[in-house]
Amino acid sequence: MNYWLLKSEPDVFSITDLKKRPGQTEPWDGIRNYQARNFIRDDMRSGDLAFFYHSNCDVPGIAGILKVAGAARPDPTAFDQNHIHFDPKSKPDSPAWYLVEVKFVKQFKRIISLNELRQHKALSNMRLLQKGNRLSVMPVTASEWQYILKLE
DNA sequence: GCCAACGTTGGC
DNA sequence: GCCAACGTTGGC
Repeated sequence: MNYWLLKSEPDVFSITDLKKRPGQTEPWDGIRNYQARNFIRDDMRSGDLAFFYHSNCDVPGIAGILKVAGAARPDPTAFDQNHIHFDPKSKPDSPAWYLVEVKFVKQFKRIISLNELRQHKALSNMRLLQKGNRLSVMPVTASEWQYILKLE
């Protein structure tokens, strides 16, 4: 079992949006970064858990938990000329970009803010908190995961 | 809206 | 292969 952190801008897609989706599942599409792609394609397994992180908003932070609900598959939005995430580099016979289906697990009663996470020395090595970090898909260690769960 | 950090692109 | 220019991310 691996743990992850997935970022999304809540104005675009929030944990509340995921909760309201039919079946509470959604394809996590639009990832266009190779490091993030490699995590999704090569390391994510169905059943893995991830923090749902709200970025680029009033209070950035962890909003809840989701579950990886299937194996990685090519991101179809990359093939669609009319889609905002269209990328001519990606072809159906040699896809550049991948996605996984995600399923809602829980919404935290409050946002565990980025600012709060920074207060905890136990989390100082967390990838999210490193300077210049911009990855939208990143691993979380088991100890970081357990520690953050207790903060809710 | 600003801007630091970082990834990508493309000329050479 | 180098690197300047450019675009994007995302906190503030």
